[in-house]
Order: sequence, then C-alpha cells, then structure tokens
Amino acid sequence: MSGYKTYRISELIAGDQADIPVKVKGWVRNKRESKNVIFISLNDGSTIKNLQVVGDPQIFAEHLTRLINTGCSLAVSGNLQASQGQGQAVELQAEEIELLGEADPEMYPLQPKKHSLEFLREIAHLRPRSQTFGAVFRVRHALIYAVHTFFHERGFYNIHTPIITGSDAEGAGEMFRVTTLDPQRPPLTEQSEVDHSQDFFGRETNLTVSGQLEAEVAAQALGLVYTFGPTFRAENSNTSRHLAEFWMIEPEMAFYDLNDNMDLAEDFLKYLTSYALEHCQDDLAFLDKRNQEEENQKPQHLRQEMTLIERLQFVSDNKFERVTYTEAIEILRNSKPHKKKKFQFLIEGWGTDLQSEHERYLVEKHFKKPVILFDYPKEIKSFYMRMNEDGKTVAAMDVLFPGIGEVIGGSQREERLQQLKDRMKEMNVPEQELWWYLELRKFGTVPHSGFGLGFERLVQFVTGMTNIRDVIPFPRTPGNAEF
RNA sequence: UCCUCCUUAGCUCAGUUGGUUAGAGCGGCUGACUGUUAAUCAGUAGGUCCUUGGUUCGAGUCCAAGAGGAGGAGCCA
Repeated sequence: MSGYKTYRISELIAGDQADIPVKVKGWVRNKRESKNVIFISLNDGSTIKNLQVVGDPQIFAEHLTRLINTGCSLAVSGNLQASQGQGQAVELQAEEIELLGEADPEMYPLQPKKHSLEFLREIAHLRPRSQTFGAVFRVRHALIYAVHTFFHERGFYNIHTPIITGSDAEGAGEMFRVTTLDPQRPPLTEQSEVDHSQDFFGRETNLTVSGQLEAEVAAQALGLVYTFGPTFRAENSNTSRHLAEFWMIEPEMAFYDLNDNMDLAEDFLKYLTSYALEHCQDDLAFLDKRNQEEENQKPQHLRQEMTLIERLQFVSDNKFERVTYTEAIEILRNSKPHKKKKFQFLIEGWGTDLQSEHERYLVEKHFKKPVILFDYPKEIKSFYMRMNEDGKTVAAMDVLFPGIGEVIGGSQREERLQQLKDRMKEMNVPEQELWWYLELRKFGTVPHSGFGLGFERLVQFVTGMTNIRDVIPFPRTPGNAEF
C-alpha cells in the first residue's frame, strides 16, 4: 500500500511528471470497457480535466469493475505514464483500485449525457460534479480571491458589516424580518401591535440590504475600506438577474470624488476580468465553447457578436465610455429606434429613469462597450447621494455591461450635514433612526464616495452563464430554498 | 407582482382534425469488441401524458382552476 504519494489531478495532467508512483482520489465521470482494457475518466474537482485511468481487467475482480460506474468515488494507485492514446499527455496505469462509494447507475441522475440547466437546478446537491458547474464555481472562487487581492494591493481594509441590522431606512428594497418572537402568539403592545421591545434585540431587526452605511463609518476612520458579504432582498423578483440572497462588494473611500470613484470602478472590473483570463484558462475555454454552442441555437439576429473570451478581453482592454444622464437622453432622442418608435417605452424627457431597453441600446448598439452613466436627476436616486451644483442632479454613477445591464451602482456621498438633512426630509427618511450616520457629518466630515457591485452579476459576465441561479451554489429565489 | 410560453419514459423532446396497444434520441441494462476519449455494434427494459374538475360515445389532444418551470417587464446589484 505504501510508495504511492497522493496527488490532485491538476498537479499531474500537465505531463511534466511521468513514470512515478501516484495515488489519486476522485469521482468517475465515465467508464469505457472492452475485453482487454478498461478506461476510467476520473475527476477530483481540482481542474475541469479528467485523468485517464487505464486498467487491465485480468488483475481486478469482476465484482469490483462492475461497481465502477459514473458518479462513484475511487482511490486509484499506480504508475503515471505517458499516454499511449491521443487526447491526454499522461495516464494512470492502475495497480490498485479502492472503491470508496458506489453510485447505482439505475438511480444516479447525473449520467454522461447533455442535461439542461433547469434539470441540474433541481439536483443542486449533485450539479457541482458536472463540468459546467465545476468550471463556474472554480471561476467564482478565482474572482473572490481577485477581489480581495485588488483591494489589499491598493491599501483597502476589508470590513465585516452586520448581517442583522436595526435600521430599515435605506429604502433599498423589501427586507427579511429577524425575530425570535413566537409567530403564533407574539407579545402585543397596548395598541395591539407586535411588541418588539420584547424581541431578542429589543427592537425590530432585519437582514441587511446593504453594508454601505456601516462601510461609510469605517471609511471615515480607516480611509479606504470595502465589504464583501451576503445581502438579502425580499423582493418578489423572478428574473435571470435577481436573487433573494446574494453577495455584494461595497468599497467606500474617504477623500474620493465621483471621478475617483469611476476610475476605481473601471480599474476594478478590468482587473477582475483580466485575472480570470489569466488564471482560469481551462475553465474559460470550456465555458467559451459551451457559450458558443448555446449561441448557435439562437436565431442569427439574437446572437452575441463576440465570443465569451473576446468579451472579457474587450472589457479588460478598452476604456469604458462615460456619459452624463443628460447626454444619454440626447443620444436616445436622436437614435433610430426612438425616431422609428421601436422602443416599447418612449423617452419621456429629462427626469425619468431609463428603461432596460434604453440602457441596452446605449451599451450594445450605440457605444458597443461598457458605459458609465453619471449625474442622474436627484428624483430617481437615493437620499445619501451628493447634490451637484445645478441643484437638479446628484453625483451618482451606474456601470452598464452588455447582456446583464447594471453591474455597479455608486455615488459620491453627501458629506454636508444640512444638505443631507434636507434630502432626508424630502424623501421621508426618518432622521432619528440614522442619528449615527448624521453624526459622521457633524464630526470631521470629509468628501467620500463608494459603489456596490453585485458579485453574482460579475460571475455571470465572466462565465457567460445567462441565469444568475447558475452562478451561486445554492440559489435563493422566491419559493425556492430546497437546498 | 404583471405579460407570454411550457409541463408526455431517468433526461431532451415528437405525438396530425379528439379515435384501437403513446413514440424517438440520449442515458440505463444485457451481450460483442485488442487502446477508448460523453467509444462502436447488436439486443432490451422503462409511462400517474403535472394535479383537480369539466365538455364528449371517446381526452396526451378541447375548456376551467391550481401547482411547478422558462423568457420578458417592473424593482434593483
């Protein structure tokens, strides 16, 4: 049993080591069998590539080889050698095979055939074993690592903001209640309302919809900070771009104005895409091929002009287009689909929010590159965004990507106490709940900026997966929390 | 939440104007095969036609309600 050193498959398939005794452990993807030779494709999750295990049926008991089926787990020891066949540099000549766990082929759903993403969603506990989801989750990990690396290299500090929050004044969407009160018989006040003073925290609490306000606190002490944590929205959104539980990255920078903010956002997205291009080549090559096959199913006019890898290179190599909201409205008014009345929603004039189709036109047809829109009308943006000199617009910005739309939303924050109070009054945000947020403007206030990036949307863009439920291991959507 | 479409074998789907015993491909199983690459060849099993109710001599097919899924919209990240 000794003499075999254990390796992960990623360490072996390059082919720079051969004629050494090795032991590998993994799951069988496929078995091909003839009278004199058995081939097993073994995968251990370390790479999308499989290690080819070659076995001589004479030296293994038939009851063992019968149990080696798609999905079972094995430990295989033997000699790693140059492959006699095409398609791989090295293969493992098996000397010992240990069956760790069987997988009955009559029952195991993940058989070697094409499966739809919808079907794989129904077996979320097994789908990471498929090629597609293995690739997606490895890329997801690489991007997580790249996020931390990017900020660390630039002197940012990671801040853990609370997941349970006391304020519900942010207006970022419906919230999930957090309570330990008996749902059948909660304590009531004299006005027969639920008495939250008897709740665990002595007040009403919710799951966070954003760590921004807490990140602002940290930025005004540590200078440059970022959060990267789970975020919850109880909206009844049923789209390929929304989750009830998702991960958000929110940098917050003291002494940054809106231009500094846009520069950082652009650098960040370029860094992340080029990091993936450099470090996830095998997985991206697979996803690129998958994506092209998917595109070929579509009618010609709906197909993407660029392949996945071309799109990633395009983002990392080209400067994003920056236009004000006001300029964008002008472009849309002069556009062909507007003049020919092809838009489903008319451009109603300055002051209304842009519809998805308008954003898509700007990104995919007009500029044909990522677009940063900035200086939005104050009416359609949040209370904490800094009022511009014109009194009509705020220093907000959105980064729009082809295919997925808004990937980043950010702003320069209102650092002037009186202006902030005025805005809160206008938008009916209760001052007393955010007293601590206002105190930041009372004591040593500074200009500062930040943005939020929906991590899953980024993973969608980088992997080319069209449904957000396929880029997070356990998606939470309305009516679905099975796994 | 709104609009549109879908639900038939383990999976992906076909199923004609409502008419006898519901089909294919993939996957599984059995066998063959001297090196395969989601192998190849031959054979074979496998069905609550989403659920409930209705129309009809007769419903996978038509109608209604419900459940589940997908795409789009709104909300946003």
